[in-house]
Amino acid sequence: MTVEPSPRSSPTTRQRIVEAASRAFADQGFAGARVDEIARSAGVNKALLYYHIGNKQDLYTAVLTRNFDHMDEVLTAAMTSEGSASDRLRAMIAGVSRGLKEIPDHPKIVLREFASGWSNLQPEVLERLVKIIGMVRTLLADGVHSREFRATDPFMTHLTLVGASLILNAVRSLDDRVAAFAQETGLPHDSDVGHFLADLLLNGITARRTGDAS
Amino acid sequence: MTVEPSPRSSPTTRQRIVEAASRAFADQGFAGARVDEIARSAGVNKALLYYHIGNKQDLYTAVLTRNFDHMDEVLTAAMTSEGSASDRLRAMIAGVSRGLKEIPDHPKIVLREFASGWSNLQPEVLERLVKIIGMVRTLLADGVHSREFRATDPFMTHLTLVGASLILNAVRSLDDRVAAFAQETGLPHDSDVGHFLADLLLNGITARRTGDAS
DNA sequence: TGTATTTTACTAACTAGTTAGTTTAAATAT
DNA sequence: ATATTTAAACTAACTAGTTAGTAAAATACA
Repeated sequence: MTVEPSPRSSPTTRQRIVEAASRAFADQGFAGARVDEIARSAGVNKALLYYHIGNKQDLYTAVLTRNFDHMDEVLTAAMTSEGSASDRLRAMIAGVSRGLKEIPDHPKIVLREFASGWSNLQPEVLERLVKIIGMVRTLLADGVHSREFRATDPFMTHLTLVGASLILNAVRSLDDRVAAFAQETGLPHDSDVGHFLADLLLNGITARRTGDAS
Repeated sequence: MTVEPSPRSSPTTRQRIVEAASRAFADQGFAGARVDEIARSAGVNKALLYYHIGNKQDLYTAVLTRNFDHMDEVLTAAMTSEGSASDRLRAMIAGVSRGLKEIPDHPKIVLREFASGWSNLQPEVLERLVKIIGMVRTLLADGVHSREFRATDPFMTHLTLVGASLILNAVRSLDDRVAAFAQETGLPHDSDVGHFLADLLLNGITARRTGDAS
């Protein structure tokens, strides 16, 4: 009767729910997202959502962990690639851009998290955040050590990169709307966001002048 | 809904309401903010809030226009100051940092707006946005014309500056919390955010190498 | 083997609480 | 007198979470 055989608690159902939730949380925020609507757009009964996941907060955590895991994969790949620190930073920025393009909900959700001060940070999410922050810090330190980068504040540098990436990639999904009030401007599309940012940031971070950015 | 809001009335009351609303919208978002709570924390009766302003959406628009007006003042001052394009850009970044420090709600609200795609953009707000975008674009064009800046995409450059400023200044109000999981890092404080960003961005944008950041 | 029982996946309907916005009736300034 | 302000009750719609039950698959067990 059922087309798909469900081995251990059909994974597709849970996945569909989390995916629908991701979209809803990105577009409406935690408070604005409606559980009924998430269930509806996932094509499942609301009670089933509670059966599989728990409450709204758990659903939100599930979305965040899924999305951060995806970013982690991309970043780890860039981090462990061959090349100089500059090369790897370039790969990382390109990876972020590609990763955010694959989960267009992620930048929006993270922007909202920055707005609300990460006030409901579950351990699962915190763990992933710490790992990512550590990777970026290590990469920056590598670059400073090899004299490729200036010794900028690593956390602020990271935040600058994050902020720019998030905004540029969040805006990317607004193409038409933004075009209305920024007419002739070529909008950030596909990979040129990564290109642009890597170029700007690397230029800003590269050791060349004695100007200090404490 | 039938009678237009009274023209002058007592300014302090309206101000107190808008201020309380700004804090609420920043911390909870539009959907999460509670009108009862806004009225309570403004020290006025809820009916008075509706008497003075209108509905929740009108209240939100009032907050945005007030905050953007403040940023506009700061930016205009920097824009019309004496000096090279680099000097003025530096003044602008410092101004943004100072302005956002004076209205700590603003970066949070704007971050949320980027997340929701500015989907409820009232004309009053749009008008102010367009003016600010125009100013930054003009300044960047000036710098390119005087050979101080490379010819980067003005909109993406603006978004990078905005994104970095918003995140860095939004995080500033989280000092304690962030310090917990980013221990030894000196957190962005006061004016060093402006300093840091100006240095990084100016280094990134300054004409020096033939690398193109289209 | 075939039958009983537990587990998993799922549903329609409901509940208890919340929230934006209104109304009424009165008090206080100006 | 007119504009401003309060208090409190009210409602209509909405919303997170629950309940009680069904159908089928997995497992036990005879």
